[in-house]
Amino acid sequence: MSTRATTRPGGRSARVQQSVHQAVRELEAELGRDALTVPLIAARAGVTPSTVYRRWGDLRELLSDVAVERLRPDTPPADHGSLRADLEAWTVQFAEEMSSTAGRTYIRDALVGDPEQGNAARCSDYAAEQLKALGVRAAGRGEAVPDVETLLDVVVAPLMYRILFRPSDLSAAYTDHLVATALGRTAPLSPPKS
Amino acid sequence: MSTRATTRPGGRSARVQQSVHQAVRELEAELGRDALTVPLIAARAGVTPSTVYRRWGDLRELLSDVAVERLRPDTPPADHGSLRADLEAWTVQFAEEMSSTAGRTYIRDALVGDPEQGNAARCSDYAAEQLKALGVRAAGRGEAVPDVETLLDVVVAPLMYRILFRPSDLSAAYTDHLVATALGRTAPLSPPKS
DNA sequence: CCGCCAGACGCAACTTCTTCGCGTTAAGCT
DNA sequence: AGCTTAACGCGAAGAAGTTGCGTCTGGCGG
Repeated sequence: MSTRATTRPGGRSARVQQSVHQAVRELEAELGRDALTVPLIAARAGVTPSTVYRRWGDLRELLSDVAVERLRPDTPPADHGSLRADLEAWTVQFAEEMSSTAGRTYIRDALVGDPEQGNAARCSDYAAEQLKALGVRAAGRGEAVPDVETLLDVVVAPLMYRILFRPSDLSAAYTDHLVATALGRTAPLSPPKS
Repeated sequence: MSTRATTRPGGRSARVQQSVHQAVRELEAELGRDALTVPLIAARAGVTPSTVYRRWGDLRELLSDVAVERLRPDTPPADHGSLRADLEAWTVQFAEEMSSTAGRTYIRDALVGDPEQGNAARCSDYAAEQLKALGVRAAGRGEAVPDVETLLDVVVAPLMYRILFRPSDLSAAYTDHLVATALGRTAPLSPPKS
């Protein structure tokens, strides 16, 4: 967990955390996220509400923790033989996952639930790790690889900005444009809108 | 307001909205944002809590509306004689305001309070308007101006991404780097962290 | 200018959530 | 195995959120 220092990671505490997280996922699937309440989750998890309040503080922090887990990539990025192909595929998948209704909700939950922003930083670390893996693989092929910081600035940040602040358009042409820019503007496509 | 269609913009409704917004600002300054509750705000505004709930739905949406108002730029960007100087000054000010504790709180409130994301879009529109004004002025001087979309991608998005997801570093060197990149990489400064 | 209509508000009762103190359980450690 | 203490369960008290109904007022047509 992130919002509190877990001093006792084993035994009952771990079981409680797991059952509560599972209860959140189940109830979210059954009733929708807006219907979630702490007493409801606690009942499903077989726990008293006060336990949830004491461990997580409030519903937002709990949802933030669960959201970060769901945003964690489960597999390393696919290998398509070249940095460009790998980065394009990763960007498309990233954009699709994050711009979906569920993805946007998870991002916003992760962002807002943690006062210390540790969960938000974790989201960024996930993307950085994936990009790092792409870079290492490309370097192994002898390709020149852009800095991870640069990729975050040029690819991830614009995508996230649009997802969070401009719910309108995330076309494939736009993601292609971002990747092309990141790889040294080999494709001179101008920004899509104007 | 954004979250509901205001069918009666005049008279009592307008007074209620104004007094509620003012109560939020006052109580936030006096007690801190975490101490705000709907009954408290309603009492200060001279209104019953049910009125607030009916008009705004819940505390988050109300805070979202207030946050957007506070994020609205009150003055057009200052004129420093050249696009580069204007953009640098604007970016520095933008970064300072948005990365402050209060600024981050307003951004997150604006982001999360409105299910339709209309308030988030408004934030982006504010930045776009400012950048547009810069561009128009530069064009009047005969300067070549980058597209507003490009500026959002290259300057605003990376700043916002760092503010939201990476609470660590927002150095002056970094903002300079972003502006230089936007204006055709006249300054070959590499990203700060690498 | 007057009266009608409808949206918005106040009030109050009700439900649900949230907090807190206290006793109990069980992990971790020696 | 015994001790210490963080973590949990329970229950009560307080606060927040919800809803129905009557009243008020701004907007609109006559």
